[in-house]
Amino acid sequence: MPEKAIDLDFEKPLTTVDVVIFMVQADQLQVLLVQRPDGPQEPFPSAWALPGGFVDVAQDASLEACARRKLRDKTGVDSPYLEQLGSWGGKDRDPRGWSATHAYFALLPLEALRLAPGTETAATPAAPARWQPVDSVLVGPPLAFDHGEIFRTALERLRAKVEYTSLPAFLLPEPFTLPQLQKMYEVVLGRAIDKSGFRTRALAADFLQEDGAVDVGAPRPAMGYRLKDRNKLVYFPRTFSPRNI
Amino acid sequence: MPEKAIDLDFEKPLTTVDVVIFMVQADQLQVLLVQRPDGPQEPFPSAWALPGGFVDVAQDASLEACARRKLRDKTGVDSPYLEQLGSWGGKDRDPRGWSATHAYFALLPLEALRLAPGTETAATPAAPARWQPVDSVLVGPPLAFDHGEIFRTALERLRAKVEYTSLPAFLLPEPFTLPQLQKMYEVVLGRAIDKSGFRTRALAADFLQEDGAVDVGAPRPAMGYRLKDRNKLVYFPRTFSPRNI
DNA sequence: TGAATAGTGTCTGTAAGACACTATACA
DNA sequence: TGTATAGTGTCTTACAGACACTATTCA
Repeated sequence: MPEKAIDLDFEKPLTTVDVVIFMVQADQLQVLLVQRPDGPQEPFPSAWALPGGFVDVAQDASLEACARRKLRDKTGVDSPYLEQLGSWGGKDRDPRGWSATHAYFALLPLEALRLAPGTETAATPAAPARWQPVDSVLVGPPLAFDHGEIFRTALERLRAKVEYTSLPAFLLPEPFTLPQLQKMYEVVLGRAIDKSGFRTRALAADFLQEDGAVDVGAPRPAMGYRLKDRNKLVYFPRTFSPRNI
Repeated sequence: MPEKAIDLDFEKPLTTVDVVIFMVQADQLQVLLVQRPDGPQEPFPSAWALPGGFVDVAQDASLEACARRKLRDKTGVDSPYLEQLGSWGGKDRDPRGWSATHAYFALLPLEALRLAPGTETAATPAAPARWQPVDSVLVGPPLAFDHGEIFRTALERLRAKVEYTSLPAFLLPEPFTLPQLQKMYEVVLGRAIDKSGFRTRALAADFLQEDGAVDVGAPRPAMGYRLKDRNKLVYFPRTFSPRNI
């Protein structure tokens, strides 16, 4: 825009995007963390943080595109479930100045990572990354910036939505079986779910289509399913909750 | 991210905050709009837009503080219901450059405005403001920037949450009666609700406390209620929806 | 008294929770 | 055959929806 920016010559906040990336491995919900660099000028040197960073106005067409780029850089995976979580901004959250971050949360199936370049050899080799079980993050040392709060908000949102949506399907590669899907619900929620009720609900919600029998090594093979619409999140009429809430 | 502290003088996106402010008047859900200035350098001259503007890093301690300031400037009201809606950012949404806005939505009781300075005489007298019924905004001329999309998202979120939360209570001054509260639900949802079911639900949700009879001019006075906790949104176990969803 | 609004009781359908049951594969 | 997992049937309970009913005030 060839426009005189006189009005726009005030101090602008720093703008970042952070992504809370979840995955299930070994029956545990895990989150991806990266380690901050160690330089003397760096904020929170060596602390663990959510993957993310500054918006690149030359490279990113939109906030979501920026989030996808950071996800790709860290995991090598291209199009998982990605949802905006919220934004956090203020004068004190980053020692380098007034900053605002746009936070996203993403779900990945473990198998996607097996096929993709390992996280250690991704586009930013200087930043060590690791998966960590969410419960250990909750009780571990604080994350950099306000990333602890962002992470807890993401976890809360994930667990809340799992009660009444098809979200956990995005934690599995297709095709998957109903017992596998139920397992994802149970891992995220941290409690067992009745099999019969789960099946009735999942099938009634009409977001799955059969895809032939799958033998997962269990004594009896199970029916495989795919999502009818990989881009749509389906809402259930009620939650899985016991009797209270 | 490997950038050094001295490396922060890259191009930063513009950062704004916009607020979608709802109110019910004359049995209609209304939204507050302001008119863009008319200068030759102005984006979307004379178009209607959501109230908002640039974050002032000297004045605003946080994004939410910034939203509260803009709300106060436009309505004279201080602490209504305020919730973050999401953020929109990209290279094309503002002709002045790459920009990201943090959107909030707010609910106000009509009476709050009667006591406050009128919107026309508020801190920004140069910007005409008006309340407009949401349905007419939906079919009217497009709003400035991507404010049409932001507004539609806010309306959708409001209507969705009204199905299963105590949100409409924030559209009323206290104390209010159950028939008044039911009316707010009906206005926002755009359909009638069964009286008996509504009362059972509202009282069972345990977010109201009695506050003596109120005579609203109806033949028979009704019980007045206040929120037990003015800062808490209460979730119902199921929605008001008929039989589908 | 009637009119108008506030507030209650009762029946029904839906779907979740609990849990016992049957079905199918492999060793 | 037994065993492990897949998948089904059935009973109960909670609660929303529908709607008819009673209660209280004022003109």
